[in-house]
Amino acid sequence: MNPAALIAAYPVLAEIPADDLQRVLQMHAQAATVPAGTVLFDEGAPCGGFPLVLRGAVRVARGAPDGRSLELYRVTPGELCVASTACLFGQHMLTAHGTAVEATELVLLSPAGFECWAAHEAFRRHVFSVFADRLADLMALVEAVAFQRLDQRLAGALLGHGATLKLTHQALADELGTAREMVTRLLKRFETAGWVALGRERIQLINAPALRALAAGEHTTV
Amino acid sequence: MNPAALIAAYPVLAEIPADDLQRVLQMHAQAATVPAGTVLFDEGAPCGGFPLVLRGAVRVARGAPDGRSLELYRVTPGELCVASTACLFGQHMLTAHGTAVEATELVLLSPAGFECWAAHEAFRRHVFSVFADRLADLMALVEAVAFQRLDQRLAGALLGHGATLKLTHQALADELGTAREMVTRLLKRFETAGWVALGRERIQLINAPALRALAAGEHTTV
DNA sequence: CCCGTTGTGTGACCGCAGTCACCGACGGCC
DNA sequence: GGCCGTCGGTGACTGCGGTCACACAACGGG
Repeated sequence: MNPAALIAAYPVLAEIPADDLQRVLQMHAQAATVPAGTVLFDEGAPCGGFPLVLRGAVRVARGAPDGRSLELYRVTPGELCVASTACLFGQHMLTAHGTAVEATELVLLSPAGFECWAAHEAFRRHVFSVFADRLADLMALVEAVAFQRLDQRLAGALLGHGATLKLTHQALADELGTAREMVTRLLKRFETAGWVALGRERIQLINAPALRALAAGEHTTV
Repeated sequence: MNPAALIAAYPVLAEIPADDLQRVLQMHAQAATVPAGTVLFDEGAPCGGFPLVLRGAVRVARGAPDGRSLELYRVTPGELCVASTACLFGQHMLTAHGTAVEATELVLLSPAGFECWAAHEAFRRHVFSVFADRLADLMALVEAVAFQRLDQRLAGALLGHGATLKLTHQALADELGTAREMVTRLLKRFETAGWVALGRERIQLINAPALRALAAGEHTTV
């Protein structure tokens, strides 16, 4: 395993002495590259180690019994998956499932390896900061699910993925934790309002500011 | 500040060398005792340090614009408040507010003091484990808000606080993020089902197993 | 080219939760 | 005892989101 590639994704590791870095990589780490759609971990499963994502993205979601599911957050390069980490530190079982949304390259760190790196202040800081970000994300998600209307949340989900997104209505529904028909209906409303253009597996944003305003809580009746 | 009291609440601190413990307490810590109802921090406020709770409990909630609010979690003795910690590590602002639910004794640790203790493996482990627990709590909360019915969540909220709870319907509503009338109605249903007995600011659990079953997801139409 | 598969569009209907507008009941205080 | 504030109880109504049952369009492989 090449330390340079790792440091490229985790600049903070540059501050760890080279021999520590090397030793952990050789003895306590395991690299893997998986194609899109791979299930990396599942609810109730034991948890092998601390996953560091080098490339790609992992979608962490939680499923309801009836088949609906809701996306909790995504793990992007430079982060580690806090759900797995949480399950190694706490005594709980894993309560979410993780899937690679694209071809993903990751390193699985053993507990001993993690502990060794955590002894260095820089890495520790970084881990705390990732935890902090996830925590803030989850709080925002709780608030959104509890207090926002679905059209607001949908508008929010459309933004920040470029001007044209290529995904199915069902994928959006799973992200929001709702049913496909809802997404279809609301998107149609957005389209008749002239905010988006719809096609098969394609949503083109036309009036992003309007969507942003709706997501922010303007009570504009579409 | 007496180390013994601290160690009583945080057994893990016993593993930190006495001189480190002492030095941080003298130079980087500040003790406080506050009465019930004190607002310890608020949304958007800066954040002074890492609060360790020795006695009492802090309720961390998030408020919606229209006055409704929703409890995120509680900080009990032996824990530290992850919301504040998150805000010190991440670059976000605080997105929740914390209130003491009872007389509470706490120690505010400066960033430098925290860093010093975090250099010790035992304390570090403990902090990670608290983070992990909160994270799991929040995931469970997201799922509950997204997929469970209100009566199920109410049943869950009633359990685990002893056989008789003394609080107003409004307090329960704030905990669940709903309106008072909902709580009143559902409690009434529970009462006619013979599961609870109601009085002014008093809810007595009669058939806890039934409540547990409902909270767990049995679709028993009350 | 046909046909199955997958994705989208839509109408009817239902139920939960939220809101509004009250009223009554209890308890503390002067 | 009378007053007032807090707390609890209730009915009517609304709207959002969810569900079911379709029809239909686009795509792709045999």
